[in-house]
Amino acid sequence: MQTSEIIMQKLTAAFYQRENVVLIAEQLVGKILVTQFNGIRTSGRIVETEAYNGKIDKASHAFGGRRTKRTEIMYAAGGMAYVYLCYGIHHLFNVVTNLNDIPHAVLIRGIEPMEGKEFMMQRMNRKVFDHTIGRGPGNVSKALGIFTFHTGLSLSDDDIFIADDGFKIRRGEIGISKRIGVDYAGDDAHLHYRFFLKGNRFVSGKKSI
DNA sequence: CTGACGATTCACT
DNA sequence: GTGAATCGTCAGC
Repeated sequence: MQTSEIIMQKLTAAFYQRENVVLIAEQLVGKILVTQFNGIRTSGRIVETEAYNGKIDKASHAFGGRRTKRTEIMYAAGGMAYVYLCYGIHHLFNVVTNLNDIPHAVLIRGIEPMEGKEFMMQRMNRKVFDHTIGRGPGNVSKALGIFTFHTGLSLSDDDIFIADDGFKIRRGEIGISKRIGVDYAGDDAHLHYRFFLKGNRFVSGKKSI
């Protein structure tokens, strides 16, 4: 049998360079995140995202306009990859959004694997495929082979990009909640900046109905 | 130079 | 539910 070709339209810079990062985070749910490294292609449907609203968001690395070597890429024009190391172990993948000097970003927290599941299993050192492959931001990067040295790549190129395959989400099928793991952010910890596909197995958290 | 700490995950009780 | 793993980043001295 032959694998049927998936028709995908790569998202354009204009998609990422819009003003409303929360809207972009919501619209990224259902899109496909693709990596192609050394001829190995892996992809998955985005099922969970979080918006980080730049300078005014206490949960953002760029809160208060902070610029460091690590966060500098957040100030680039939308459509770049921001990958950073968390807890010394996990490489978390974000998409930079908005225009130059406005450090918005969307964290990809969950994907439902599509192409190259066997490579994802290799990368995660698993013998059987299960719902933990792609669930949680650390596992997204691990499954797709994304590391901190990929930070700064443009999603207009072919190494990492996000595409639309025409997948439609029905009304009411997207869940909204506060973000995970940002309790340090005071009031901003309560903002409903997290979006997920209701009932999907690859959404992190306890019960993500 | 030093120390504190994470946009997490996993194993274990 | 609790705690360990593990290291680059960043603020402060």
